Amino acid sequence: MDGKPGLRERKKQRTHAAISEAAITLFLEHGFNQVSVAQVAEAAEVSKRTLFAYFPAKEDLVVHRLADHETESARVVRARPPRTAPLTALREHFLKGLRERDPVTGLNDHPQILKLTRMILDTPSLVARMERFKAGAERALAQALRETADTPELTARLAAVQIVAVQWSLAQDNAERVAYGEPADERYTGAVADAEHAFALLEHGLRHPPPRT
Amino acid sequence: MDGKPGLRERKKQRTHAAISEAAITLFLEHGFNQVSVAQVAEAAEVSKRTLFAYFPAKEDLVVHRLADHETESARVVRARPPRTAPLTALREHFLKGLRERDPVTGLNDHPQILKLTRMILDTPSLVARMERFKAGAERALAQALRETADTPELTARLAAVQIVAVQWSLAQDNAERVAYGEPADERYTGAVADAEHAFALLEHGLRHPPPRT
DNA sequence: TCTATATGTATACCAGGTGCAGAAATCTCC
DNA sequence: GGAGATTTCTGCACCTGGTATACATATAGA
Repeated sequence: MDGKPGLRERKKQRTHAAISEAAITLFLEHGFNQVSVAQVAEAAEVSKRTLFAYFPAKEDLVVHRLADHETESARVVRARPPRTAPLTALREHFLKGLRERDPVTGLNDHPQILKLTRMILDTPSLVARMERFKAGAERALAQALRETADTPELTARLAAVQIVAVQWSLAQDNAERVAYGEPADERYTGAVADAEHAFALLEHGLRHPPPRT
Repeated sequence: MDGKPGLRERKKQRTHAAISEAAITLFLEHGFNQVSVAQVAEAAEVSKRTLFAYFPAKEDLVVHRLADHETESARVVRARPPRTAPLTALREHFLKGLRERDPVTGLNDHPQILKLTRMILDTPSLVARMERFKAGAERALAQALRETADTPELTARLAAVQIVAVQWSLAQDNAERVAYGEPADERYTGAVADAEHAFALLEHGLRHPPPRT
């Protein structure tokens, strides 16, 4: 694709990766609040000022890896097969995530992922930072609904916040259970049932809830 | 009720109020980020250390006044008339809020409220702090649904996050429009229509959306 | 190789927030 | 009303996240 990224560009990527890795390693070892950005900078052999040139805030050292997921739902809606309802595409995608143990569904118990999840859930400032992703996901999804499903402005926004909130809730529930010790494979069946229930609720409304799980 | 709150208690309340008022006044005048907590402490004739004994963080100087609303939806569900669906009670309550221009619906354009709203919306750290209220509201509402409507655990949590997200979205939309210059009285009709639409969406699901606004 | 420019560094600085030791106020009981 | 226990307030030093400034270094492009 790209013939040569250029030395400068390559160095930037390496520095970025080096800082990120040093940060994650230290955070997982000693805890997010127990490690200062100065220590991370030192471990990455970079000045504090440079660190902040790559990551706008300490929290971003952790959550930048999840930045892609911000527009994931929107992309799924845009890329759905013709004549498929957005919600159907989103459900299928979420179920696929569960099957594949995508960390974004909370259903991944690889030790590294698990420790990271726990750390995020236990650190208020990281949780807060994640909430901002939620807001971004809502906006992106609303726009996708407007543009590809011809959904009116208000409906699109309301649908988006509901969908994102529900997906988030499902993932958080899974993550908490798995972080608490339940193996992902054991949780899988329940997670699927819960997801089906949740999407049914979204489709048919709260007045006629589907049969209990 | 309470014979005597005691001098100590009264003084504490006065100090609390003094700090809060000094803070709001200064923030409204110069902006949240332009005023340091040291300045607030000085204006309230209190040491910085004492200020932090009353308010755990700078943001709380602003948002503590909205703390009551955290459990508002839960209270509405608990206090609903017999044989009334939770969602019905919540819709009526929200519509009442609109009629009464309750600031929590975003439909209040008194200059003071307006300025405060604008300040919160324009200050990321304050928005983030508000999100934490949302999480608290979700938990409280889920519990109320479980206890008074016999809703199963998962359904309650999912319903709660949907409801809170939708109410929040409605309020934010109103607040933004009003902050942008639209008079509350002018916005009222539209706000009611939007709210009806939103609650209908919650009741009947996204698959069969009600007619457009 | 030389130069413009992008990137990194060192240092000092600001603001939010906490720990600590002691002063001051309040409460309690006589 | 006063003495001692207890709570609250204060001043100070300190830590950390984040930024500004001014200077050094490395890369790109000719």
